[in-house]
Amino acid sequence: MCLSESFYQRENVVQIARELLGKVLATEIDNLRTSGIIVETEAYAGGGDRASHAFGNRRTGRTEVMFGEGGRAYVYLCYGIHHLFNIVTNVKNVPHAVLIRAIEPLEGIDIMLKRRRKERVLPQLTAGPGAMSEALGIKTQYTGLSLQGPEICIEDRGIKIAEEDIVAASRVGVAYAREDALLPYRFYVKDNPYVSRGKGL
DNA sequence: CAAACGATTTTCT
DNA sequence: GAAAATCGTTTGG
Repeated sequence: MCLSESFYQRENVVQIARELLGKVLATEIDNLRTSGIIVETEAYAGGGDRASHAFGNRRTGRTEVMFGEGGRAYVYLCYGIHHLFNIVTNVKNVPHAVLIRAIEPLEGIDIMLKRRRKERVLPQLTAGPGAMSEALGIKTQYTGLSLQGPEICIEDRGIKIAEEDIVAASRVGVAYAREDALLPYRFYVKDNPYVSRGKGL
């Protein structure tokens, strides 16, 4: 069962990012099922956040989906190569989002290896937002899609991350965001090998 | 219409 | 550790 829209449409995007650790992100794309446990997230707090594409509540064709209701996907192309997957949160006209940066592979590992053109299961299979999206088959064409499935769905399978194993740090790759680059909006599971290597580690 | 720029990953030295 | 790969989005002329 996918997490309900009420989970996403809450006010505190940083809290949501934290709660997403331990949830299972599952996709069913090209009739292939793959999934993994979310181990790393980042919150992007909308109009007041210099690191967000929606800073200053600037609406463009690309960011429009973030101004819609929470519970949908925001997928965009980064560096011309990587498809980065975000979850839109909060209500209409509040452009909050959570970037999913890494998962620990669960189901469909053979499919993920094939999509990533890898032979063996190493952390780099799904560590990092671009790598994770490629493994799950998420592409920019899925932007705006509902997270109620079947293509993309986030489930609570009862996996609990202990409070002391949750680390808060500064976000990766947002040095241009000036003072907002230092905010502790990145969350990851301590000592998990699938957490990406970022500057803030 | 032209140009710069990334919420990154991989490869090579 | 440094640098290339690569292209849609955004901004400026």
